Amino acid sequence: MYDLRWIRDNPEAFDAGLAARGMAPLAKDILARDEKARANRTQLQEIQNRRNALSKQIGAAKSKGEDAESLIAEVGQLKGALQAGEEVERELSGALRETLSELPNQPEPDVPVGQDEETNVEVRRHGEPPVFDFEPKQHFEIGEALGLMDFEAASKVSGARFVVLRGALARIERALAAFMLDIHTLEFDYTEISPPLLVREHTAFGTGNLPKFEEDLFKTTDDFYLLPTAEMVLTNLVRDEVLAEAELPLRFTAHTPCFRSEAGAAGRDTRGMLRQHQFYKVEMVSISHPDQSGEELDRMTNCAETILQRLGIPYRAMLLSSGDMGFSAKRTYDLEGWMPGQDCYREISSCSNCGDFQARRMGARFKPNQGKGTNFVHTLNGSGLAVGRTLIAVMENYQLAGGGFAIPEALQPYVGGMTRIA
RNA sequence: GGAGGGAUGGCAGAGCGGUAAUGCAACGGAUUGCUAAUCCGUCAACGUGUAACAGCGUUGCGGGGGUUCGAGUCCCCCUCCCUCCGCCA
Repeated sequence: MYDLRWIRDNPEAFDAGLAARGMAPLAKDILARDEKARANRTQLQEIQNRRNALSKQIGAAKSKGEDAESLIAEVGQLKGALQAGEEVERELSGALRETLSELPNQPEPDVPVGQDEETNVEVRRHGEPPVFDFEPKQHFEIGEALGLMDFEAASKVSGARFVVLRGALARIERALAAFMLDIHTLEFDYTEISPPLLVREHTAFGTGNLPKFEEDLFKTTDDFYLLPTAEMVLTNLVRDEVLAEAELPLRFTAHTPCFRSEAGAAGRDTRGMLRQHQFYKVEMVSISHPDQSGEELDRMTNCAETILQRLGIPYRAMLLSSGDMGFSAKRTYDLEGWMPGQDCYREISSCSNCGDFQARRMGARFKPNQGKGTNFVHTLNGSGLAVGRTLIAVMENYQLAGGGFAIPEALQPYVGGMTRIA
């Protein structure tokens, strides 16, 4: 959500940001409407001022037992103008707020400008893709052959884009989550949260998932939304709060299922468990001082990279271009894990700095040590990591000639010392 | 599901038709050998104004309507929270 005054002061920057998002300029239109709303507000306030003054006189006159009929008649004449002014105020500022709530965040100045993932920039690469003396398989081939990954069973109960994991594979999925949580909480100062999985509309609005992306969400019959990501609930932990500056940064992590209707993604990645209606994810959220959010994003990205490194999954870090970034982000790094079965890198984490964009929508502020008033915090979120996709990456990168796969050393303590699945 | 109670500034908490008490915290200043204490002010948003302050004004008592010259206060609708009962992992 934008600050109207910022747009007033920086109309060119505002339009440039929209252009980077592939949108037409809007500053002129918005500012014209803003000016109209303000003119009306000023006029309304003058009328209110007069009404208040007259009402005070009426009160004074009546308490002295004097006749106030002429004053009452005078103030009565203001009523029509007053109501009209209030009506216009509601209309104009409501419409303006609606327009602003559907505009994506401004990319940071050095974010590459482009329409889609083609213009993303690789900033790092870690690990060498493994070399196999056989044709590497995709995860679902491995999983199905082992009898531990069952798409048919899932479709019987829930239809397409679900999976049933059995036995050791189910355990490894659980172990991966525990492994990730331990690192974030024990080494990186994140506080583990076990949050609600159903949230209300205002929560989804706060992170920017509503009003524009309702079709991506599952909604219950009594108007709850299922979490599409724990970001939604972790970030909203500071909704309507005024934090002390000394409390910052706050860091939260949670392991939750994520539910996505992915209405627009029909036909993409239909095989396997890469893109499903439900998956587990360990999420990180930081609530940061505005001056520190850039650093915090690097730190968070490093937390996610650490997981990949410990698991020995080769990956590359991409700085997303303006057109590929999410609605609320001003800067995003995607981590793409190497998938030998697909012979390419696939997104396994996404870490974003949203600046004050979400904080404005949620009313999340802090009180600076010096000076008065409050400022909006910055919010960041990142996957650390998507558990389902991490499982896929482990299976494919550690696959063995006989059809099974090895278990990364770092993970073995979490699966009772198992070293391989055959 | 049933019955009650509630929502007021960063927090606590009055106010029951006539300018939003008071306390705590915070910030600025005064005072002070230092700390503490004390005193004064500030302490929400918006509009207007300013180079920036100041100043002036409006709104703000969960949200939206209404009554009234005037609404935190009266009426109607909605949302959320709490307590008790019932059911339940």
